[in-house]
Amino acid sequence: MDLSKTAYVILGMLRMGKRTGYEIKSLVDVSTRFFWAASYGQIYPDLKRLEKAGLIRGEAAETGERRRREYELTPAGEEALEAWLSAGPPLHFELRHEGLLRLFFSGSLPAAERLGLLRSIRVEHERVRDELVDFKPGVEVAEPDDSSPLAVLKFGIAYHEFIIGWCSDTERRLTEQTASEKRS
Amino acid sequence: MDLSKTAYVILGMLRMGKRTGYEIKSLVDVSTRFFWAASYGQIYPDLKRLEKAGLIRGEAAETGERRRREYELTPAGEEALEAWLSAGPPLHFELRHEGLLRLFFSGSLPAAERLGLLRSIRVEHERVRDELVDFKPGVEVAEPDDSSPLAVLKFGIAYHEFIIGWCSDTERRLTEQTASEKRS
DNA sequence: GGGCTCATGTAAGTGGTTACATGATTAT
DNA sequence: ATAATCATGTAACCACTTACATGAGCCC
Repeated sequence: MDLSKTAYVILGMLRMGKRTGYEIKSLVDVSTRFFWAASYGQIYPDLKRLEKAGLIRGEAAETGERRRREYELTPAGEEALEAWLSAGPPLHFELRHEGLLRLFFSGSLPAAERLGLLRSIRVEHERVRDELVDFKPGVEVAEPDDSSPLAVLKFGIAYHEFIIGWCSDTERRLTEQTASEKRS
Repeated sequence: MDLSKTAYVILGMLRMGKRTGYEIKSLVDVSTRFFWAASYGQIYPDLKRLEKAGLIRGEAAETGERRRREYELTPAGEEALEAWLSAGPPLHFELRHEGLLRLFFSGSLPAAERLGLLRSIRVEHERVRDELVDFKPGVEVAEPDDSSPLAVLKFGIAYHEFIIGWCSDTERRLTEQTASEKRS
């Protein structure tokens, strides 16, 4: 009964209260997504597996509005979540960054194109940062003081800002370098 | 004939000269690995696919030492590589960070445990940073001035240093907070 | 002789995405 | 009326990892 990390995301979200698969996905999209994404195709089957394993319990929501199935943690599920949180290393870490990959191999590219690449990497991280900044008010309301979710959100913003800064610096250096080469 | 990103890693590595699958893997492990990893189980089948697609050409190495198959780029392969490098967005970006995930859900954990988690995240990033620092001399010799691979390596070091710094700050703040709570 | 590195590969499995199908309810 | 949102699900596919099998040549 070893679970995927995404299953723990589900358990974690359910600890905040009863949720449907749809709600879990919506929550993930405004919180863990930038360091742990999840799709419906992952969440719905995982919910069934977790239920079969006895870690969550689902029931058709009584309200006769729409067909929906709400899940909640069982004691076993709470335990499993706690055990995972307290477990030691290893901690799965993986980065896949096509921009850096291209940059790595960009030696053959003319400076203008490398500059364009750097710029589009920056723009993409700016987009994500802006998204995270938009989430901030919501998290600040939901979680009063400097809670873990807020701390992680702040990290996310700083993280993307760091990359943006590096891009800017590198763009500037490249521009200057190209200019001085042109002069000579 | 759309290729996986890892296939482009192979093409990129082959532009530097003839290489065996084994050599490509070794190169990846000391260069792109921290932002784009690749395993034998990915590389060998990809080499066959790329050859079938006419983007690379392989031949049994003449030297009668060991059984080995060296690959080189074909003109079509060079073109494909160049086209990928020059293509615009989107740029695949994905981060999977179990440490942040746990931290996000760590509200139920006692401060001491959250501190331990933070610490193990930091230690892990320190490990990776140290690895990258070890690669630096090799890259500096292979690539004279501030080349793309060196720039990306420097980014990698700064990247992990950034995360390490954030962990340290957060650990410190958490420690102080806990101490002041104990006093009151 | 034994262990290390070089070297090639594959089978099974994992963890995930994408795209689609379906349909009810709500807001405009 | 119609578009958006809520809601559940699955099939096909994808990229990738892990673990294993195999063997040659090299260094002590």
